[in-house]
Amino acid sequence: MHKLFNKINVNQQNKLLKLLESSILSFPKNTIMLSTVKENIIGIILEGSAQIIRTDYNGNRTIIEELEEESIFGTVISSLSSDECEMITKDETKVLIIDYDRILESENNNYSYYNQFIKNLLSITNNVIEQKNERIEVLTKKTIRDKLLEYFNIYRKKHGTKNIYLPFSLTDLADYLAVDRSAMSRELKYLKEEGFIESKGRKITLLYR
Amino acid sequence: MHKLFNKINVNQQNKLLKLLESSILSFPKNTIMLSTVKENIIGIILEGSAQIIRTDYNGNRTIIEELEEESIFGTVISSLSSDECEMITKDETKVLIIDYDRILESENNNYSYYNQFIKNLLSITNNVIEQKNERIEVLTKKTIRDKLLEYFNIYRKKHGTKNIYLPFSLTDLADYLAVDRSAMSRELKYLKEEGFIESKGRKITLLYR
DNA sequence: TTATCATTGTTGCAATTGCAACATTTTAAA
DNA sequence: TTTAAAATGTTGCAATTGCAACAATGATAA
Repeated sequence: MHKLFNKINVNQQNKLLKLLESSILSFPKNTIMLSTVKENIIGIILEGSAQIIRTDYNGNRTIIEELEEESIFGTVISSLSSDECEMITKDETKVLIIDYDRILESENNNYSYYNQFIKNLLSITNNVIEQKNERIEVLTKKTIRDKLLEYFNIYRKKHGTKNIYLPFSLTDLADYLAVDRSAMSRELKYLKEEGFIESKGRKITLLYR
Repeated sequence: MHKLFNKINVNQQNKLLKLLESSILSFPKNTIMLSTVKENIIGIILEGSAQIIRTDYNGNRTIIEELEEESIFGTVISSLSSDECEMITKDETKVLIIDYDRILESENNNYSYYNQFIKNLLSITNNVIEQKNERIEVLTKKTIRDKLLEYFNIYRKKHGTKNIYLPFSLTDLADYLAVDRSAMSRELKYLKEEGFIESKGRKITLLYR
């Protein structure tokens, strides 16, 4: 059961979803959902995974969000760029869509499951902020090397291991760090040569500290 | 009245603050509050302003958060970096401090003002995410020029004017963009020479589109 | 299996940036 | 008001990075 429905039983869940006029949609792999990103909604990945990708006028691709199972996304949570954004499913993906405007309507205040839902949403939202902070943390480092090392350190702190298995491709990592892929590749090579890491493809082992 | 107490009357507010064991503290200008950033709290700037600043092992200063009146901050919302973080008041500042662990305790579910408070907090939290997204938007641009232009565009979209008055110093802007100050200064000069902007100090006028 | 496409790895070179050092201007404090 | 401190502006130079072009490897579908 999804964190969003923590302490809300199935019966209440159904009432809640009706109350919020929400719907569950399924998409096949590699579906592009442009409209979904633009409407004023909150979405939750119930099953599968997806990415939100921005392409600016220079054609630079940037991954705005990496959405796994349980991830939350939507207008309020994603970026409101002037550039083109699109959401692409990476697997067959089941998504819960909730109209954001309905969520804060105060007519619902009397339903205990509604109040619990808001609390759950707050909790999840705080996790989103933590993720954003991590990315900002990484992006504010000035050199590619420092960006990589900060990314590694955060990973290690979270997973408690020096053996990193990237959750996405190196190409995507370069996008996440907002650096040129080949320049990043070169920096990884230097880090290897200087004995800081071992790496092959998505597998990276930290040899320091 | 602060957005956080939207639809909560003064009488209820007092009950609420007691319920959450929260306190209102006042700090003089230029006070450094190290502990505040580290404890598991949510703070709201009721009056005044402050900055959360990170200094990494190279001595690079980065502004993590620019806190104005009504801004929210705290462990969950700010970054959990390995580097040193400190919060510095820019004016005489009044801060509401709430123990975060208390906020989601479910014993309080029966109080309507408590539920309203959670809703208000959710709403504010979403604004925080929007700000984070804006910064990420800017930081993912690859050149200083593109970072500046993206920053200007966001400002224009928000304020609806081509006349920009920076909310902080140019030095701080460089930190916000995570670029070298003098390099940014040079880029601003080029933008002026090429007729894209006029600028003097914190005043910048967009001449394009 | 084979063909096709995506990802990864490599490198020279030009463009951008950070750094350092300093002059000038603005702001804040005594 | 005077003085000190902070912010802004400028520039040469070296380091870092992006870009382009290509080879090698790995994954996916016919």
